[in-house]
Amino acid sequence: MKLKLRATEQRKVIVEELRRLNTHPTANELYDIVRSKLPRISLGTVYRNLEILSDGGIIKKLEMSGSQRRYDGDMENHFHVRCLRCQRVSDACLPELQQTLNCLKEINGYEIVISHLEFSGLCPECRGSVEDSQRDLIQCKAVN
Amino acid sequence: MKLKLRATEQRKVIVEELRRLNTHPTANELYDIVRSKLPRISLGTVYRNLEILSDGGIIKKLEMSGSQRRYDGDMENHFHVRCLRCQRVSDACLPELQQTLNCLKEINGYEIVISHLEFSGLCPECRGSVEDSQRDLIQCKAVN
DNA sequence: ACTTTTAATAGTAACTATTATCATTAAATA
DNA sequence: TATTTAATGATAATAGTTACTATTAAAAGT
Repeated sequence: MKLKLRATEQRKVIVEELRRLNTHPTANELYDIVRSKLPRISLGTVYRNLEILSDGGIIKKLEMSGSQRRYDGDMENHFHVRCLRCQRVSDACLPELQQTLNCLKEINGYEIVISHLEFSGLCPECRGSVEDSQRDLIQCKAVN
Repeated sequence: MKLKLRATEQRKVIVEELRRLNTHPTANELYDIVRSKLPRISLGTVYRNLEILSDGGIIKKLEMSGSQRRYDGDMENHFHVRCLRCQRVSDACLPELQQTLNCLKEINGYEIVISHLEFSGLCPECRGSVEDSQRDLIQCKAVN
């Protein structure tokens, strides 16, 4: 009894737009984008579908610690870097690390199912524009 | 002009209890525990102090992705493992990995400030008691 | 094609974790 | 002791997310 997902217009547009973007949008951001194609879609529908689609392995849910949930249409294995200033999320490709983590199957008696590695820092744009004083604050904030 | 924190009774008990525990409690869990010593303390005070104390580098804030915030009185460098079934959080000591991550100072033009590695899986207790069918669901849930 | 069954939708209310506000209290300093 | 400042308890507000419900649309059965 495999679950049957209907290919509704809403669902199709959500996946389509998510795949087209490389910005790892939040549910709300995606809602705004999808609304330009389907003006009557509701936020609840976006949330519901993002949940169903990620449960079904069609898209990826990114739960970055201490920040809003984001979604990714790219199912290839990769890490993410978040900018502590502008909150943008980019891809980070580090195959050796990925390999190391994949091999870690047990820690302290725990059976490891997922290892989630995330990086935060300053993106190229913010790096340039951040004052030294601000830099201290950002790093301070980050360490907590 | 260094900030001056008063050693109030509330603050002292919060740190004391957090240091005593190795369970990485949520604000609410800690609130319940602290209330047995200070029955009139308010949840807001607990939240406020946890924030101030982690800003001040006295305790650690754990923002595990997709789950409630937790706090740790142990300031030594270490990772954490979360049980996907009972949500318990334990320490994971992996010095080589820690070392590797500390060396990663730049990715894709980002200046890396923090690398946050977290593991999720099944704790020793849950490992034993989880049925195979449930195991599939847990892993499925986890992969998203 | 028509009926029945089931899934999905829009709209909205509810919920949970966390922050902010504010009048009052307590601690530190003068 | 008086004054200043920080912290508190109580509560309201917020943000992100989930749940509910009546309605609509798709699929399956006849």
